[in-house]
Amino acid sequence: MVEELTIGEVARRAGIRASAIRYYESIGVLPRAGRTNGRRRYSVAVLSTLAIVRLAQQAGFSVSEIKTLLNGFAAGTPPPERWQAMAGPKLNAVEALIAELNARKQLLEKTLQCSCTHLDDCVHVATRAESGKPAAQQAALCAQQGDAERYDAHC
Amino acid sequence: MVEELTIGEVARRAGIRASAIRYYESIGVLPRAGRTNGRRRYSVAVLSTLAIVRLAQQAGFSVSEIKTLLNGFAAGTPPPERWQAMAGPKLNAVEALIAELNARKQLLEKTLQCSCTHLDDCVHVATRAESGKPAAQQAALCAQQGDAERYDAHC
DNA sequence: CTAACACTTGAAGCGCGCTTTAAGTCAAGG
DNA sequence: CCTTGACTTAAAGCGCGCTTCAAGTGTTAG
Repeated sequence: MVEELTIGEVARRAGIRASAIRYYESIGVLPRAGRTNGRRRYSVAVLSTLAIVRLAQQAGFSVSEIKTLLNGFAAGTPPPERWQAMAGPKLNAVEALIAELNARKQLLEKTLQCSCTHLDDCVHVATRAESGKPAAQQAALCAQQGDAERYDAHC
Repeated sequence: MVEELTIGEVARRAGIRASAIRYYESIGVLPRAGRTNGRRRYSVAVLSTLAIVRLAQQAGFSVSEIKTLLNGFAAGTPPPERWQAMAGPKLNAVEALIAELNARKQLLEKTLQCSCTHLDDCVHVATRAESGKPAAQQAALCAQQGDAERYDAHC
């Protein structure tokens, strides 16, 4: 007799809530579980699937993408083929996000060097380091319309 | 007579929707605008404020944080003090996010090297490169319970 | 005067990834 | 038998940053 698990046991073993498991079933990430007297019954195999789900989440996939990864390919499609299809574009997206976060970081560092006297002067930094312009015109946090003295002193 | 703008003109000049301006007013990011016959009237100064809003958004601040930045300090608190208070913690958060994205990226790269025959075997990579363990046990995408031959060959 | 259009308000909607709630069923222990 | 607790379902709620809707008022051109 194969060992069967209740949803609560699966949840405890997988470290997630039972409600999440029901949610995964409802949206098709997990196949509909068999029931005994209305209660879901799982084999231990579901734990591997849930581990894949977690792995994919850590890799940045949405639940809908995870659904595709698990169930969106012709049955028997080998994992390498699935990962190639899914991870390539995701990798580009992650790299773009990292670039954006680095820009964000630089912007924050610039604000920490601000010495404007009015908030409205802090606008000049908003020109997001668009390359091609002379450095002197984009290094500053203070606006150009501020008086020259303040501009020269701080920016 | 000072030049006054309708909400539509402000929206066009600032490159945002009028609905966003109303939203900012409703949550206190912008002060309540004066009205003429019920219609909002703005001075050009609001454009600077909206530029600050956009700058802060690019820096990763939420609208509620932007509200604090603009209106949450004692009137007259100079910008440098405001930025110090707001940007420091945000910088830490951004750095943490970047670290997380780098982990995500590494995970994606690992999946691209997968040569498992069953998805359930791809779990081993989920051990998020926890340092301290022998490299051979965490380099693989394939699970340990897979047969030894496959493990040796691909992982 | 009338049509067309910008504006006003409050409230609801969206996408995401679940969680929570409500109302009920089933199982095990005493 | 009764209580306790884990389970079932469908539906609503949450947080974010607006957008969209509905129903009405104001403004302007012809």
